[in-house]
Amino acid sequence: MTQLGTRDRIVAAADDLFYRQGFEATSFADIAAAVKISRGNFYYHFKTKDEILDAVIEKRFADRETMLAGWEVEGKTPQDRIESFINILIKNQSKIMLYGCPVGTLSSELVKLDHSAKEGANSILTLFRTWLARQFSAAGCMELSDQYAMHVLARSQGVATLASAFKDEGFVNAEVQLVTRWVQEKISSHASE
Amino acid sequence: MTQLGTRDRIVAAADDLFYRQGFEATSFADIAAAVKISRGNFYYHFKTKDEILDAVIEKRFADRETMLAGWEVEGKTPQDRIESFINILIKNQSKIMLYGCPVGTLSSELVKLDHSAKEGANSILTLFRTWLARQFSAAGCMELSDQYAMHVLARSQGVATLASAFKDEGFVNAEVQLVTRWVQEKISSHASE
DNA sequence: TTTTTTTTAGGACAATCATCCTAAACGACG
DNA sequence: CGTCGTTTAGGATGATTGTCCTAAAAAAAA
Repeated sequence: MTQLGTRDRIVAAADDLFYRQGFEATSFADIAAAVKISRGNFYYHFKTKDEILDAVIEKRFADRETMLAGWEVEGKTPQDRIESFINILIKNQSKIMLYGCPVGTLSSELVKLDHSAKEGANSILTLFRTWLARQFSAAGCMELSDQYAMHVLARSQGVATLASAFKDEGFVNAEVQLVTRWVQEKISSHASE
Repeated sequence: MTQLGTRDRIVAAADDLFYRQGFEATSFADIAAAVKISRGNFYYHFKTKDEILDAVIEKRFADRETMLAGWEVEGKTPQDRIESFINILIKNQSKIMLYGCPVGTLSSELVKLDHSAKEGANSILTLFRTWLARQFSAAGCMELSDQYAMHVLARSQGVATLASAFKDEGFVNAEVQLVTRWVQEKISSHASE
């Protein structure tokens, strides 16, 4: 049971708050209060708000990387792995219905703020994109792999957006099933060629 | 050539700034500067920032209503009308690649801020949803109409989100074509029953 | 122990925010 | 012309923001 360092606790709290409230709407004081440390201590670890954002993005990137790597181990077929990805929408359903997709909403926000960290946020989407494309590629989808990856990513983002707006559980379940079936069709059609 | 009133000019400027920068990131001063009036004059027309937001949402709602009504006139078949909807992604492509979908991003932001106006923002999405469902219904899709409407809406939102992140024109065009084809298939399959 | 480095606390700072106020300018109408 | 309601300008306010500083506490090294 290793005690988490102060820096890590700050990043974890910021990660959570940026997700639930957004980056712009979260203040130094908010994070400090969540971690229960003084603003001064805060400044010792992070000189600017942008530095925290960078750290949060790094953490999110690393978290997703290990998540994807895990599926690469447990998922036997590329199709299984892609389905694991789609099923995030089910696994995190309650949170997504409250705050949307952490990756997509942060990316949207930073694009609007024209923030220098927007490329970093987008890199997580790119991580998903290339990972999905690799799975489709392994499933024999050839030069269409990247297009399929973008398609799955887009539909996931769309479902997350409407889930947070309408908070309709049935809708999320139905769409997940549709995307899953779409993937099955594409992969099997490529296999039969 | 009627001179637009000050109030309308404020709402128009706020509409634009909320879209490009987001609601939270846009200040009274920003809007006042865009309209070239003093903050005092501003306060004469709107007592709080929330009042401007309400006005902007009302305007956006009305704008979309007339847009949909226009398609109802010029579009001969329900399918034509639904395609008009999907083609917003093409028509506003350059703006969407810069700032995403005005309706979806505002909704996402207000949900995170847990802002009292979030229901108003969502009502624009509901406007789209019911309009699309009505078209599917007219095309004979019966009890599946609402589900289809949500599907088209979700995919449009997803495309807009990824468009602003990746700024890939080809991706938008390809996805628009896919959604259009999906609509065609669904409608024709229902017509043949 | 003493010394040195790392970590923490909390106040001070200027800037910016939404909001509010007063008074001047304007326009319609007598 | 003068009067009155509408519209405008711009300063004042108090709260909050991100940032910075200094000094005390804690930990590590000597």
